[in-house]
Parts: sequence; structure tokens; C-alpha cells
Amino acid sequence: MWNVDEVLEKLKAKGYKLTSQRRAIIERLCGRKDHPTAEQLYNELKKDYPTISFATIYSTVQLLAELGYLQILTIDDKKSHFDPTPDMHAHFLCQGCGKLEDIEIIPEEAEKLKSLCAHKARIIEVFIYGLCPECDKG
Amino acid sequence: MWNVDEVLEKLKAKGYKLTSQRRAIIERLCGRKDHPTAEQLYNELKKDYPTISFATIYSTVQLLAELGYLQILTIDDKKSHFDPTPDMHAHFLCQGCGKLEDIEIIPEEAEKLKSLCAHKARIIEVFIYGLCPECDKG
DNA sequence: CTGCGTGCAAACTATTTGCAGTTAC
DNA sequence: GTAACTGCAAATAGTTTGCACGCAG
Repeated sequence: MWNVDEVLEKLKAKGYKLTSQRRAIIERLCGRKDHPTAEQLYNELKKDYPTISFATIYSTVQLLAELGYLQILTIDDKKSHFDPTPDMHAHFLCQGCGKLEDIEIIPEEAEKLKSLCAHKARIIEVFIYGLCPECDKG
Repeated sequence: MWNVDEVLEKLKAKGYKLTSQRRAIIERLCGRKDHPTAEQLYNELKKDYPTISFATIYSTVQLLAELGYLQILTIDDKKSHFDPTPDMHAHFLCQGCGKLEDIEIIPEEAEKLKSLCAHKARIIEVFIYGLCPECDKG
């Protein structure tokens, strides 16, 4: 898992400006295990940055995705979820309650998946749809 | 791979009406190896059904997804692609040219993926993003 | 000082929805 | 006959964009 300074270094090295908004977004994402949407981030950041905008959030998040620090998940067809954990894992979406969870993939398995594809694979995503134990009961 | 009659039977059995539009959409999807978008289907169907609407296409496609005859792919964050092939396989999206390809997964591998998840898995999707050989060259 | 980044609002676009007319059964 | 389906148009909502201002380097 990356830390804030590491990402800021990289941004500087690539010639991007270190604005307070970018810092705030990176701090907000650092170490998270959940998968916030743009709206969620916006609401959280608004407390400290009342004027922050969706434009800034989307642009920063795209920047982080390009640098490999997060993935923009399209598992939910309504909105994007941001996943700041770079090591490969699968995602489970409960079709009952909409809960989104991480599922571990052993590295060996991940390697096999990568080798499936003759082309140069940059990113692999595994999405599993189903019912979580609670929704399965009801 | 399913055939048209099989799907029509199932619809009838479930109490859905067999309209000419549904028939046309199912016929149009049967045996396809590509992954058309709603717009693509719309343009193709317009030739025989000049009054067909997106509402009908979307609703029929959702119905087919519920019955397990196709998957609605969210690999492309702009629009949905419909995949009428029910056997499990991965999808590759070229980030250069946007080309969408099937990647085979051996059944054994698919089973392993399913067992990753403690919950009841209905659908598994594997999306691989990268560059196709042509785009990788340039 | 210079240009990248931000914030606002407007634009965009794929998909969904309401409703009146139509059709399968 | 009647409930389900269709087609149109309008609504929806997440994301993107244009532009003027502000701030980092």
C-alpha cells in the first residue's frame, strides 16, 4: 500500500503541481479499504474544503489511476467506485443490497489470469455478482 | 450456445409475451460473437423495424440477462455492451483503439475463480485492460 | 510571472421512465 | 377483453467541459 508522500513525490517528479486539493484527496484515499464513489469523496472533503468541486475530484482520481495508485471500478453500472488498493483482488457486488466487498486472489492465481491473455495486460479486474449471506437468507 | 426457439420457449414458460420485437432482438443476438451496444442493435434492427425504440431494446436485453442468456458488460465506462455467449470467458479491452475481444478461460480456472468467493456467486466477469498488438507497436 | 489547476455552471449522453396507444393471448 | 408491451418524448444522473480566476512553482 502506498503512502501520501510517495504519491506526492511521484506527482512532483512528473511535473504536476501539488495543490492543497490534490493533497486532501490523496490523504482521504490513503489506506482505505472501502471503495468510495465521487459523491462520497465529495461529501467527505466538503468539510475541510467547502468549495471543492466534482471536476477536481474526477480529474485527480483519473490522474491517480494513470499513475497506478488506484483503479476506477465499473462494477456498478450507475456510478464509478474508486479503489485505492493496487494489489490485485476481486470485487464482489451483492445484487440484493448493493454492498461492494473485496475478495482476495492468491498471487499465483492472478499470474495465471494475466497469462490468459496474449496481449499486453495492464489491469485485470474480476467482478463477482451474487447475493451476500444476509440477502441470500431473505 | 442457445438458439432462438429455446429462448422463446423459456419466455413463454415464464409468462412473457412473444412480441415481434422481442423475436427480432433475440434473432439478432443469436450466435453473435461480437458485443454490440444498444445503439448498434438499434441501428441494425431499424432496417426491419423502423419504429423500434431504445426502451424496447433495453428492456428486452435486461430480460435476457435475467434469464441468463446474455451478460451486460460494464467494461467500457461510457456504454454497455451485450454479450450473448453464456459460457464463461474473459474480456479484453484495448485502451488504444477500444477494440473488445473475448479471451478464453479454461473451465478449471473458472471453477477456481468461483470458489474464491464465500458468497453465492451468480456471475463472474474478468476484464483485462491493455494494448492490443497493433496499438502496442505504434 | 506564467501556466496549470480549480470551481462553477452548463453541456453531454447513455439509460430510464411516464403514458397513451397497441397487441398477444 | 385485458394486462403486458411498445414507442415516443421527457426526465434522470453521473461525468465532462469551457472559461475566468487563483495559486504553485
